[in-house]
Amino acid sequence: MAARASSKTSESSDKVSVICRALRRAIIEQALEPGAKLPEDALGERFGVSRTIARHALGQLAAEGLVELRRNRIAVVATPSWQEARDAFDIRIELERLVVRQLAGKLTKAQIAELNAHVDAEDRARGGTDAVSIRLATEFHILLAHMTNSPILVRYVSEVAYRCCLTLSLYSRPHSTECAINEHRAIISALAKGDAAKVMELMHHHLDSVANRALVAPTPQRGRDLLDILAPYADEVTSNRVIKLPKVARRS
Amino acid sequence: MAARASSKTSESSDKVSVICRALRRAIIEQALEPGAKLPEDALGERFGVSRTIARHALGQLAAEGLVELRRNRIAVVATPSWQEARDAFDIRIELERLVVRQLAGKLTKAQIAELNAHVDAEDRARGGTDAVSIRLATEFHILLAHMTNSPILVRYVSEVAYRCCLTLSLYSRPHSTECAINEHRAIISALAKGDAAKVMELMHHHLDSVANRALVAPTPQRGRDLLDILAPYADEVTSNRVIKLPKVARRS
DNA sequence: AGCGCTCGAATTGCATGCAGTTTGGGCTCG
DNA sequence: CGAGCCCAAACTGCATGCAATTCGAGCGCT
Repeated sequence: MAARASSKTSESSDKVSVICRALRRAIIEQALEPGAKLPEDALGERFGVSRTIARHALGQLAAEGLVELRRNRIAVVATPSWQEARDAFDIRIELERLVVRQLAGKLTKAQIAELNAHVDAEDRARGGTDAVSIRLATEFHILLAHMTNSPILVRYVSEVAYRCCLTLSLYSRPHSTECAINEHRAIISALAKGDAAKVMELMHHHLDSVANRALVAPTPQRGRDLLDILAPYADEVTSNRVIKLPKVARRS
Repeated sequence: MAARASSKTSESSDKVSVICRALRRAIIEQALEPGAKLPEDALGERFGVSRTIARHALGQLAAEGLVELRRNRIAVVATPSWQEARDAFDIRIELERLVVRQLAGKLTKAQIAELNAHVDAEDRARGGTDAVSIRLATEFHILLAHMTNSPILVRYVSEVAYRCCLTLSLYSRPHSTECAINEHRAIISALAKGDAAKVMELMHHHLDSVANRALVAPTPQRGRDLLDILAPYADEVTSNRVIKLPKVARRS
């Protein structure tokens, strides 16, 4: 059976969910960079809701690991450490191996067509911005997860994939999406053939190479976040004023 | 290296988190059964906070899958379907294999002692209620996850383990905790020996057998939640009044 | 008795208000 | 010229109030 009983995902259409979706998308498209401030009333104003709702949305996103919430402090887009990025990818590999294991040989023709259509879209977007390519690539993986019809698996794969997106914007060098697209195609065809072992191996290699291509080595020896992030800029500072970090989203 | 940099878990000490912890515990100890109602103001009153806070807490727990939230409807403790229970265990197996893979041979003597102490506690609790045994067993797995020092892994393992707890209270027959305890000990010793493949196999088998022991077959053919849940009680009803389902936490 | 309807009580969705904390710009002083 | 202090503005933590929706007990009808 390729399809179990359909089940709607938890996120319906109340205002909180709408804001969550909007912010999530803004984050993974890097419109909001890691560290960007997210004041409750600015969000509320922007989305036409009260602070209560914005706050609630931030709480949800914090639960997903996309924003960081510290008591009495303004919320910011999460800034995962390099180690957390690696951890996220490790988890992601296991989860997605599970996805393709469940899916191998179980896909309907329609589902395979849907997957191919998605990769076609990725192909067409190759000319566009990096952000869109990354989003589409991520959505391919989430689409796969959906096809398992396991809401829990969908949730976890989505979450960890978004997290990985976030880290890519932190640690990646401008990377070519070419091979990723080819690997997506290979995965689809192996899924269609029903070779579970092969497709698990493909997925493993795919994610591993994305991680390795993207996550450049852990910077000499990370002492603690801010200090060594700023280290490369230290020499500039000696002969110059400290550069003020860019802020985000002031009200009009 | 057995220990990475320590990192505090996200859940600090604001009122929302306190309520979350309390409810989580109540749920996994089956003080709150699946389906139990969780009205916002009852919770608020019980914990001495406003509805706003109770509501926020419910949102967090919903994100973890422990409660179900439907628009304009009273929140209830989640009632996972049998299929969701299986899915949760499948995911859990993969995640915890990852945990022990990372841990094999990397544990300090102190950590091993801590694990053994925990299992001793499980042992001592064998006389107590099922609920406590289940909680302790779950906490053993979470303790393992903590030792990876990967906050993300901790979060996912905890979540999915709690979920599994929840399903156990739905679908399990009264089970013996004996073998589980022995299996925990076996896992510890394999971890200490550093045999990654062995300990992954042990963990896999452990969780699989817990799932199989606990999750009794999917009841003939599940049509929809309520109907077949009530099926076994149907005969009582014919000759008797309908038994009112227990409600939760009325105000004093 | 069983079934459907109606209306008040219970409950949620959301905005607003107030108090306490953090932030950062300017002023003073070394 | 730079370091430290101070205070107002910005922001969060939380409670409360009001409108909209759901729930369920009772009533009437069959």
